[in-house]
Amino acid sequence: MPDHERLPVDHRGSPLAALAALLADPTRAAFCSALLDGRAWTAGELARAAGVAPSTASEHLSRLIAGGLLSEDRQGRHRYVRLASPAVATLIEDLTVFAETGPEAAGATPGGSSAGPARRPGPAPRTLREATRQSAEARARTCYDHLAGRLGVAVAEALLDRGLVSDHAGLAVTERGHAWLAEQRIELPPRAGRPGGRPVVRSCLDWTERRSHLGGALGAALCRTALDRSWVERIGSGRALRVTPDGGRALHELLGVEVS
Amino acid sequence: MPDHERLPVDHRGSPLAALAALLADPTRAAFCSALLDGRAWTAGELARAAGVAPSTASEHLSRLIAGGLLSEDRQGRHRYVRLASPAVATLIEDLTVFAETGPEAAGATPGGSSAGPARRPGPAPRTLREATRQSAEARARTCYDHLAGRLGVAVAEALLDRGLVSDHAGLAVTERGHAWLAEQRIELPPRAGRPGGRPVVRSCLDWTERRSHLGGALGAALCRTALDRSWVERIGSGRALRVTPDGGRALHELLGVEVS
DNA sequence: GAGTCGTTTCGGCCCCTGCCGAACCGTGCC
DNA sequence: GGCACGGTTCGGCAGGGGCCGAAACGACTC
Repeated sequence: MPDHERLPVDHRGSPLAALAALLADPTRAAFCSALLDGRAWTAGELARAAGVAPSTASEHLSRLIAGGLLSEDRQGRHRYVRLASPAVATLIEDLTVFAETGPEAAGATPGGSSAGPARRPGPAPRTLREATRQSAEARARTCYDHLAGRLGVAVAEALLDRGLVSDHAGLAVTERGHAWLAEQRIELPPRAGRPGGRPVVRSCLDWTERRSHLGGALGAALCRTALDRSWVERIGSGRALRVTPDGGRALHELLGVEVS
Repeated sequence: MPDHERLPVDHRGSPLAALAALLADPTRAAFCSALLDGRAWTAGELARAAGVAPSTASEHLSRLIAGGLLSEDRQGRHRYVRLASPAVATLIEDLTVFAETGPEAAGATPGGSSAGPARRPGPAPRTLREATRQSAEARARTCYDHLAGRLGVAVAEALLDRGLVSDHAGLAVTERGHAWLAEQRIELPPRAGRPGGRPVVRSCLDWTERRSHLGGALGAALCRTALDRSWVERIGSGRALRVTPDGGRALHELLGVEVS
C-alpha cells in the first residue's frame, strides 16, 4: 500500500535519503513550514508565500504528495494541500528544532504523549515582543477563518462533550447541534456540505496544543459570530485574539468553556 | 553559538533545508545509519562500508561535522567520527522509521505493535556472511548507546513486567525501579529528566523485532553496565553483541530474561 | 631514510534538479 | 459564449553537487 517507496528519484535504495531530499530544498521546506499551522493552503498561496512561480510550486507539491508528506484535496479549480498527518508535523517540528538549536538541546523534549512543555512554532523567541506575541497566539488566535489555540481546542471539546458535534466516521453536526445553532442564531452558509460547497465541519490540527479544533463552515461561523458579537477581538494585526469580558461570560454560559 | 547556521551552501536561509540536505545524500545517509551503533568509526571504514572513494568520504564527513551532526576525534593519522549527541541519534531514528513505515505509523507508542508485515531493514541478505551477520544482530546488538535486538526487547519487557518501568501516559521509571537501580548500583546521569537534559527513558522502535526497546538515559546506563560487567561483549567490529555465560546468569537472576 | 598507510585537497566530469516562461486545460463567473 | 483565473505540462537553461583519480601531506614502521 505505501507508494512512498517508489519514488521517481534514485536514492540508491536509501529511504532515509529519499525522505530527507524532500525537505532539502528551501522552497519545499518553506511549504512545509507554512503548512505547520495545520491549515489547508492552495497551491497558489504557497507559491506566493515562497516567492516562486506557480509552475514551480506545482512540481514541488506533486513530489511532496508522492513522498507521503502532504495530502491533497482538490475542489473545483483549487488544489488544497495540507500535512499528511500529525506525524509529519512532529517530524518537521523536530527537524526545525534541531536545525535552529543545535545537537545539544534537541531531543531533550519527552517523546510523544508525556506532558512536555508546550512547544512553540518557529524559532525560539529572541525578543520580549516575540515572546508575548507567541504567548497570546497560544491562548487564542484565528486559524484561517476559525478559532484556534487553547480557546479553539476548548470550544471543540465542549461541542463534542455536549453532543452538538459527533465523531462517528467523520465529524458531523448532530440534530441537537443544528437546533442549538438555530437557537443561537448562528447560520451556516446555505451551500455548506453540498457537493462543491465547503465541508460543514472539519478537524484542524492545532499546532500549539497538539489537539484538534474545528474548522469548516461551522468553525468559520463560530468564529464570525464570536467576532460579530464582540466575544473576542483581534489584537493588533496578527492572528492573536483577546476574549472580552462579555465573551468570557457568553462562552461559559453557552458551552461551559473557561478561558485561561 | 551555533555555527550550523553558517553553512557553505546557500539554502536561502532555511535551516530546515540545510539540515535535511545533509541527510539527503545516500552516502551521507549510509554513514549516519552505520554510526547509529554509537561507536566511533574511522573515515576509511565508513568509505568502505558505503562503497565510495576515501576522498569522497572525507568531503562528506567534513560537511556532516560542519553541520553539527557528527563530531570528530583525530588520533594520529586516523579520524574517528561519531554521532554528535543522543539527540542526533533520535533524529535519525525518527526519520528512518517514518521513511520506512509511512506517515501513519510514525510517532507510534511503545505498545502499539500493529500487525504489519515484518519489514526487514535493508535488502535481503545475498551472501552467507551477510546472513549470519544479520542473524547475530537480530539476537543482540547496540542501537546507538543502548541495547536492541531480541535481547533489548526482552529486557524492556522484563522491566515493564516487574513494574520497574511504567507506561502510564508516557514511559517512566517507577519508585521500585529507582530502588532497583540503586540496589544494582546502576547510576543515571544527574541531569537526566531535567529540563534541557536527556529524557530518562524513551521507547525506540526495533525494526528487527517490530517491538520497542528502551533508550534514553536508562537504556544507556543499562547498556554501559552490561558491557562494564562483561554481561555482553562485542562480536567483531559491527554492532552485534554476544551474551556471555556470566551475563546469561545475571540477566536471568535479575530480570528473569532468557536469552535465546 | 625509505616505504606504507590513512587522509586530504584539487581539478574535472557529468548528471540532477530547481527555476522560469509559454502554452494548455478545466473551472467558474459574467 | 467569452473571459478570467488557478493549476499543470513541457522545453530549455543554469548552477550545484557528487563522484573519481592524481597528487600531496603527515604519521607510523622498519
